[in-house]
Amino acid sequence: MLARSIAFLYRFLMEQWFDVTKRIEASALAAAQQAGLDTEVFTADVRPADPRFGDMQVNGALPYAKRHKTNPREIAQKLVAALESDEAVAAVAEISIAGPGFINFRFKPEFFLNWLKAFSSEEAFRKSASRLYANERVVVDYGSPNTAKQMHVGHIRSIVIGEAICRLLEYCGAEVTRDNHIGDWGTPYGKLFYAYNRHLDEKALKDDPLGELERLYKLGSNLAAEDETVLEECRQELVQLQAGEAESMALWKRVNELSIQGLKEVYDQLDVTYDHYLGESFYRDRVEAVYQELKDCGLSEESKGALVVFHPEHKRYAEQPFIIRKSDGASNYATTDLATMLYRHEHFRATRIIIVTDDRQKDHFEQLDLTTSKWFEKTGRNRPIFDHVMFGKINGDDGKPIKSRSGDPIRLKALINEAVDRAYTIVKKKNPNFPEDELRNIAQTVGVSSIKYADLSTNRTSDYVFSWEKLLAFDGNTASYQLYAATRIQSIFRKVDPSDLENLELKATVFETNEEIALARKIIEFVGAIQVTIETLRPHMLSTYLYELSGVFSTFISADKVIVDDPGKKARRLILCQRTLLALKAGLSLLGIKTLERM
RNA sequence: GCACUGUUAGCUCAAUUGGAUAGAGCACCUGACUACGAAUCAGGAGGUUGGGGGUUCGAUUCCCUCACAGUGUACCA
Repeated sequence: MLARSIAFLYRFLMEQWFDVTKRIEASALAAAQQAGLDTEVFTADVRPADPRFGDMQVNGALPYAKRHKTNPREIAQKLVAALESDEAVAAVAEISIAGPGFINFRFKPEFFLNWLKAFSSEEAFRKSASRLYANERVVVDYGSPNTAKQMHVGHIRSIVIGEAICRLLEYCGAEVTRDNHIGDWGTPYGKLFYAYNRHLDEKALKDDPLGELERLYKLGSNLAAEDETVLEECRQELVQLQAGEAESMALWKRVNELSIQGLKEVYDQLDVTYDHYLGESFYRDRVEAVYQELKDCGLSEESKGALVVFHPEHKRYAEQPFIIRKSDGASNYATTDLATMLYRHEHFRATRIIIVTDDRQKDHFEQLDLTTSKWFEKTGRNRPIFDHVMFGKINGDDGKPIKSRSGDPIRLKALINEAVDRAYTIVKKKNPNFPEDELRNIAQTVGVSSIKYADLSTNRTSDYVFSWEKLLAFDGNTASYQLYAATRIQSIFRKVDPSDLENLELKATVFETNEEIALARKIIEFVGAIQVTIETLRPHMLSTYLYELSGVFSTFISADKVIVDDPGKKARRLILCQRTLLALKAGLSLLGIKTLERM
């Protein structure tokens, strides 16, 4: 009871400091006003500082002085004078000026301890973040494979990055719809059906539906390339499908069901669940409306027999058309994407639409965005914010897109299985006495996490080089390193006497060692790390933070023993352990990674 | 041709979008388990940020130019 009211008190006192960056920014702006600076121009520019100089820094004096052609150091001095008269700030931090006019804040150890006392639960951590995107309805379109084909390594990025973005948005209060815009309609079906009707291996279809469908498609494709008459029969198959001929539709439906079932097996392993699989076929009856509306708006025009949209104000898209109907009268990618934008606006009432694909589609989505904004504006619709979250390629050692030894792309399913197998070998070797079930479970988590983390730890816009070694590495900036740190913490909680965990906040004495302070400081940076990640939609920002947190924790745990005689010291170190675990678990789960009790 | 990316330690990657002495891991070299888990930690060495110019208090980041690589550029998705 007492402990609870104490916690409440701390929470009340520290509320304004949850987001340290924002709090300092507010003070800096107030100080600027007090110091008589032009607040229209002044921006605080608050960021974490190099620990050698302080905990946070305000850099705003420099650009301000530049603009006003005055001495930055003088500006900084005025700001500091005003900041020091702000009691709330002066009470928690030492303020100093360095170099040309950097203002450094070094927090007192009491401040760190109070912060950690105040924010002691997952819910408390989530609190500030959950306001960022409240009232937003976001449709995230990611994964998006073609049906009747196996997913290969190339698909991993969209799935993993997209899922992390979904989780981050949800954490920040948004209502998220996960939509898998599968490629389930179009020309490949003619060739697939041709082969299916003549060369189907029933047993193979039962054992490995996607593998067999893929084999049939390739077979059809090869046969059609060799023989004109086969090609013609493929076309006929397609015509029948597009005409909605019953037998053809039944087969299409069956292929689709098998495909989605096969895809879901992989998604299950990756812990990804979609709300919808609204593929291209879903929009096939909605494209007429798009043609009509764009014509009525005067946006589209006929060019070389096709219906296209030009954007005269754009240096490139004034000449390079956005083709919305091919000269043979058929729809294409652009058409269904426009129909999709409309549907997401009308049906999901999306305030924001995020599409996660590789960067080769950059032009397409720029044109889509331009076209949609004009179209929606002319028809009086609110335009959702649109983000094309793009990513680079996965290359082999030779700098070319990765292929397996046989020359085919590496299958995603095989990749996951191999990762889990390799993890099993290691886990078994480290822990020969763990029960078999647990070993399997740990291997599954470690293997899958390693794959995901490999993608989430690098900047999504760059290409990266694939290697089994790197993907399944268990040291350095990897999932395993962080999972290990988490298990170390939990191991301590298994060792500690339960009575030691009571009323930690009351018993804890103030931090003393460098390692304690460094860890406390790092935990508090969690808030900022989440914000930077969500603003830039770059999950590697969070990965980097979590890796650093794990590293600082490892340093702490090696230097400072937790279970010691001194009850105050023990309590404060247990608080550090608890909050580290909290931040690690929360952060990793946002990346789609589960933590383990032991490994 | 034009446009968009990119080029950072031997290798694989960072650098909070213009901030302080460019950081990690791997590999290499030294140390630390009778220890709350060594899947760890402490330390060393390794850099003209592709080349050259420019902008300014300050540049991996912005501008110009050259080189190299990748991608896109009218009916594939």
